[in-house]
Amino acid sequence: MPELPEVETVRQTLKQLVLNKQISDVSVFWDNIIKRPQDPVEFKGWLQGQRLRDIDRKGKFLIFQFDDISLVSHLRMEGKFGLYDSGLPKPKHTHVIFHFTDGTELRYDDVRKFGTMHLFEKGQELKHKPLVLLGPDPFDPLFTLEYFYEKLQKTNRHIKSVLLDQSVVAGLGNIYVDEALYRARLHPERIAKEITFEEASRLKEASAETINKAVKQGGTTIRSYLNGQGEMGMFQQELKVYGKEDTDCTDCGTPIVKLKVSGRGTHVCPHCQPVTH
DNA sequence: CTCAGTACCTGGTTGC
DNA sequence: TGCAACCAGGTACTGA
Repeated sequence: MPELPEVETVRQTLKQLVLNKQISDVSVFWDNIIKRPQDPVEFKGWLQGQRLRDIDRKGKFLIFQFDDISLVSHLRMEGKFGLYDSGLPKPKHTHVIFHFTDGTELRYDDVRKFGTMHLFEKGQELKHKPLVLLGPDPFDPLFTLEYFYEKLQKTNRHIKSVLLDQSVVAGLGNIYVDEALYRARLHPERIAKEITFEEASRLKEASAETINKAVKQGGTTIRSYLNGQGEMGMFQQELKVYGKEDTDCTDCGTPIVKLKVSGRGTHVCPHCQPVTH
């Protein structure tokens, strides 16, 4: 499911639904999702009795702020949170349930079981993996052109691979990287250190604008992803290249092409995004 | 150190 | 229709 705009939509929705609820118990059905503390029994012990005070986000991570504990959660490819009445039968792909004292429960569902959860003492989460490894969000004032250009100058990787690197800029995934590169008129296989200052500037602005617009639209819905309230994002209407292979570029009419870059399906307009500049 | 490839999982789609 | 191969919005780890 999730890149930054989808995670932000989940954050806002979930905040309306579960703020101030108190955990009575936690059930864990797939231990590998729990990364810290590693023992699920200990994990449960840390959370019992805690009341949810806020939900933050950094990059693609949700940060649930409880009284004394922070829960850092990554949804990876297919993780979803949803609020339900307790006592219903456990669906096949529910792997963690947070039971609240008011008779509701927050379920974590994840078909592929790739998601992760880390607990920290409150205020410690930014000092440890995984959050400490993250670069700034695309619209963060710390994401400056000077910072970005220097990162690009230092690597031989394809530009797409650098944009996907969460330690450079946090929150872009396969959809928004393809969309940002299209909007900046850059081919995903351009070598990062050969990107000019002017091109880096275009790409930085395109990344922030694409993400900002997607956040406003509630993210992108692909297949059947629904957010915590069952609402769908609308940004898919704005997609120019992602999933548009064999359709005509809206700017020049050339058919969009799908290729593989950095091991990921990648969508480009061969006319608007030439390999050489 | 950098970076491409692989592992982690399940299920839907494609193509023979 | 049957079934194997491939693909999926992500990232951690391995070893060249």
